[in-house]
Amino acid sequence: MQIVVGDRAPVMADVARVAGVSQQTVSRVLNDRPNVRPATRDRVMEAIRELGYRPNAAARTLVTRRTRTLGVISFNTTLYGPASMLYGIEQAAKQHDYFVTVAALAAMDRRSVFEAVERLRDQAVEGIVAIAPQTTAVGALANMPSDVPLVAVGCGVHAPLSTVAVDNEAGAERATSYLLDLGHRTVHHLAGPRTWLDAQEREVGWRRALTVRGARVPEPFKGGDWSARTGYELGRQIVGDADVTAVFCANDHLALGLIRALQAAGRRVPEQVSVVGFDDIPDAEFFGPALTTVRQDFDELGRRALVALIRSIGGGRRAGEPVAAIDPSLVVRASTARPAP
Amino acid sequence: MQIVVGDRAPVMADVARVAGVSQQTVSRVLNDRPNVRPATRDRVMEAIRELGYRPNAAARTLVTRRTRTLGVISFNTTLYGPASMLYGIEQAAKQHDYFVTVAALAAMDRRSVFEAVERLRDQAVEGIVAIAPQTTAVGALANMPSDVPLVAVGCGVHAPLSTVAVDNEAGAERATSYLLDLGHRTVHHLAGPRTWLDAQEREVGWRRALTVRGARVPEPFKGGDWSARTGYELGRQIVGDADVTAVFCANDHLALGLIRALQAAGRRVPEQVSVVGFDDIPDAEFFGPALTTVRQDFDELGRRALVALIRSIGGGRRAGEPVAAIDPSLVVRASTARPAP
DNA sequence: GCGCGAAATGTTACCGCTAACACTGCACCG
DNA sequence: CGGTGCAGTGTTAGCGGTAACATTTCGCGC
Repeated sequence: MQIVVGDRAPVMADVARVAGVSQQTVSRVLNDRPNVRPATRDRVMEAIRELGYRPNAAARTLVTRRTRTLGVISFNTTLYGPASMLYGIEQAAKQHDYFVTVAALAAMDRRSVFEAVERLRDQAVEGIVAIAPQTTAVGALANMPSDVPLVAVGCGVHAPLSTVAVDNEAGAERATSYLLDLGHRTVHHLAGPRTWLDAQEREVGWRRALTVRGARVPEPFKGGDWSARTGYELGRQIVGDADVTAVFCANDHLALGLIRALQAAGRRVPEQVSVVGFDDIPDAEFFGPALTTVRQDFDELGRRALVALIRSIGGGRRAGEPVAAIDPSLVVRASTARPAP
Repeated sequence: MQIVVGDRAPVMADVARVAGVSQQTVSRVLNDRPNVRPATRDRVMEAIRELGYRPNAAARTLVTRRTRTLGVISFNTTLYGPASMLYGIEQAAKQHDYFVTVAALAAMDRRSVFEAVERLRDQAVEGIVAIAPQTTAVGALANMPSDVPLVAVGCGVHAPLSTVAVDNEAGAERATSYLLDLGHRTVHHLAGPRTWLDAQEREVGWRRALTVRGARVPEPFKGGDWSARTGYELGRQIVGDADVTAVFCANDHLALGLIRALQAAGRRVPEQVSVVGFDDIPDAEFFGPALTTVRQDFDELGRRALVALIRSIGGGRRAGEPVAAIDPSLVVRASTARPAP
């Protein structure tokens, strides 16, 4: 029930008048300050309700210098991972009473990153979460002269920034070891775009697992993006090679494309070739065959990033923060099996 | 290069002092007002650069009463559709020089919707885009007493709100007709959650296509969500029925689950059963078999919603706006074929 | 009944910006 | 050569809050 006083939304002074107190007392009530008599507080609350009063955020920000707003920079919110992180971030922000504004990157170059940060700073965000797992973006962010606290999420534990990330290397190592355990002599790798830190780290993990076990390290197949299409195209190179009995893919979409390419060429999964993905997107369980993959909890990742950011706003620190790595788990399904004898 | 004057970020007065003009002249330069001599403008610009001055958004908002901020309410940004729309919205907002803040819904009930709107109003957004295609959400939004312009996107052309949507009925009708054209006697339907308008409209379109062609209208299979898992579970009911030769699914994920269930039961797709999806998610082409589906351009949807909203902010109108429906197209791939003779 | 300190409330001065109006100086006019 | 008009600039008064300080009210001991 909003009663408009004189054609304009009610302000604190209106509330004060109705409640018969000073403006300052209204402010005290609104901010839960002590030294307000309960009876007075009640009168003020009543007046607020009666008038449908709503504090003016801009005025408050002007004097307190706090916007309670955080920015999220994201390259492609369309991907399952980034979208989930955004969701987790927003959830956590709500709990901590922050607003979230998003800035999508037009492209992945330095300039776009710079512009996005500028855009957010124009809006006076108190901190920024970057969902920007590409090396170029990370580099740009790290070199950004800015007094705004910044946390990068899901972009590799080795970034020169405060980061919250899944331990990609551990996940990749686990997946690769699992395939070796099944009896495969070696494991091939269908890599993600080399500009993404996650892709790089997964490759490192894969390579290490092979090295540790003394297996041959074949040349990885490198894709330009994370899509099923790319998986399919690289898969067509792979099908020719009868040597390949196990492939660790940098994500689930690539794995899907690969499986399709293998099947199109008459190679059976997992009987002739085992395939492992990464991410555990909701569909992965229903690929044909159900995909063995490395699960990461994007939601949790987003939440943790936000908590880290808020802590850093309080503390005022920035780069070089301790890194929080979440340990991913291997989910074994039907796309992997012992190699044919 | 930010030079801090006396420990505080520079303000307009600092710029004025450095440029040797009044504060008002600085304001004029910043807002592209006429009647400033070019030489003066240059001096001011130089001072701005020198000081690293950045206008204070809160102060400006306080006096202009404009936040240049739009709110987006979204239930589950994790789904491909909503995530893409959000992306499109942000792109368009950037072009129109608006900020976008998001409010994810905790649950899909009236209260959550109400809270999200309140949250956005607290932040003084100038308009709201709701990506909330559920009937309950639409109902809640339509009844929300609020002076903030609101546009709902992707939530069915029949909503009592300004909407921008894909013509679900037309898409469903097209898919169903196509299957009938192939020679199927009838087409079964794997429906989406009945609380979503999109699901309802797709069912209506399917039903109409059958009716128009005089085909039998079988009872649709109804799912509780849009996931592949649900598609799989409903699929297990379907596999028993040898009568089923063609199924139109309310989205691609359901179709994936269904295909898996069919194949698990030894029924071949498309030889024994044809399957059609809806959305054309990027993976759809690489399902086994590649999925015939109805493509909708989520990105474009988001963009159009934003443009509609901005127009409505300018005009000041609200509900009952003309509806903009985008026509979806059928993409024929390998999951559909003539029925076995 | 009075003085005293703490609790409750009011007053005043900004926060950084823009709108409205006031003031310059100069070209142009009769 | 004094008015007139207008481009260019400065001055003043808020926008709606909060912080800091000033003031009043109240409970309580003597």
